[in-house]
Amino acid sequence: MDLREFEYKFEESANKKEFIVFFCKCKIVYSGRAEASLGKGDRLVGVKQDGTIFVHQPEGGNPINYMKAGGCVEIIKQEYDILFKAYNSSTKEYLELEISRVYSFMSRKLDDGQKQLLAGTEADMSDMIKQNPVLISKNFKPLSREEHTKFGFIDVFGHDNNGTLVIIECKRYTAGLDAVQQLRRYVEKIKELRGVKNVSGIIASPKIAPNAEEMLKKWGFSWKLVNSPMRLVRHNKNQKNLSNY
Amino acid sequence: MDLREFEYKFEESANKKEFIVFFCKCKIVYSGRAEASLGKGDRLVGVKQDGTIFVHQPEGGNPINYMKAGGCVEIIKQEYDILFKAYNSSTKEYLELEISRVYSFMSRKLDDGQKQLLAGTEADMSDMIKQNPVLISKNFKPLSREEHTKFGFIDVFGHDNNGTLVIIECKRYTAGLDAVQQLRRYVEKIKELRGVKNVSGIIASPKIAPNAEEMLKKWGFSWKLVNSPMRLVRHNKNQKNLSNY
DNA sequence: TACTACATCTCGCAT
DNA sequence: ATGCGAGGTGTAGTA
Repeated sequence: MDLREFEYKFEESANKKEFIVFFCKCKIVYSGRAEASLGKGDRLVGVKQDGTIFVHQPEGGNPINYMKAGGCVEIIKQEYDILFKAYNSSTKEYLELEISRVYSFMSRKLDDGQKQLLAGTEADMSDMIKQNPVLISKNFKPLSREEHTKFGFIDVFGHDNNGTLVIIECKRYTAGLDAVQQLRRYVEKIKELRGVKNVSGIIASPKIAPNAEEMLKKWGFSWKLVNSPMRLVRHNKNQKNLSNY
Repeated sequence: MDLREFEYKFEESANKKEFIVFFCKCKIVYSGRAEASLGKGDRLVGVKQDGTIFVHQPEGGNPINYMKAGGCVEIIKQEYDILFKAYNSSTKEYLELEISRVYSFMSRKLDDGQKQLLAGTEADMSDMIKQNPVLISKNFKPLSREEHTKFGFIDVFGHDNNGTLVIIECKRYTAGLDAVQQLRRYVEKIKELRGVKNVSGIIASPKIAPNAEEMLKKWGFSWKLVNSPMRLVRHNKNQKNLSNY
């Protein structure tokens, strides 16, 4: 596509605040939270209706470059290329594309008021434990869930038969060292705030890393195998239908 | 665009392993690591040359749905819509788009062998400190950097005038509780492994959160203000040139 | 493959 | 605005 034609189309679509995407060959420089540069190659560039920008290489999951909404974009036709400049004054980020060729272009005003519904998160997991405390032990009595305190938030909080306070940290996947330290911090804080000596710390997760388990034991905590809820519901349900894959 | 025409174009482009993008109206269901659903709305759908899939809503930074490379895609023409099914058997993830309209479509084989060069990361910061230990103190003698050990990796490791071991944890931005706990873990491990009582722990970052600082002091560690390298190079350089923004 | 920690992480929530 | 933690986190590096 002729660069002048691209310039015209881009300006027109940008003025209408349409979602713009185009394939192009370009060189990229980013400066802001870090300094990045990328040599000449073919990419997909997108400019969303709110000003969000993303650049995708032909392979790989994440955009290689991006800018959050809130900046401004300017394109400048030069003799042999087009400069695409994006600048966000509040975050002091700068993205520049030196576009030498544009292969395809399309744009459209998209209308979408939907928000994604999500199930199977860590919040669902702590909810499940609160509803079914026997998943932890038959002596566990939950009191609260997702409790925000000034030093962090505790996934599930309760006590056992003897009145000993119990703090549970949930992880949807393998619990690592970070999870143990999180638990440790909460337990220490609760001990301090409530002036009690015995507080049980439990990690509830489908799995725990060996080093994490070692550290857990060292600190007198324990681990309970709990699978995260909703895993593979659709997969199992559609197993036979997808036999063609 | 007619759905039959879309079906044909998609199949053709997919067979040629081109990068495909299209605007459409669709409903989405995801099942795998969680369960997600999204009602009908306009979106941009992309299918990369390696099979990566992403779906963008007209606003917001991240794709609302995606699949990593490694799965397979199938499209099925139904009476009033098109089913777009993606399935990854290794991760047991499933993504389904019920496409009721396709507005625009484009595809192309993209050629890009470039990799991004990045500066200003945490690794660069620890490197800077190793090169300029005076950033920490005039008594600090660095020994190693980014040292991987079996219990974790230490950003900068060294000692002071008195031979006391020093462990430095770098953060490019505000250091939080997690950073303090990381440091704490390393210090404890080093004490244990080397059988020494005094090991200094230092956080090097441009900023530290109040709670984090409190915890730091409680554990006898300290904080040193160190700015991350390479920040705003382009911003400062182009400040005058970008006065038009 | 599993584990660890960084990321231009992003995002939401609570203070 | 800042702090804090989750994320369908992704990604790289190492054992």
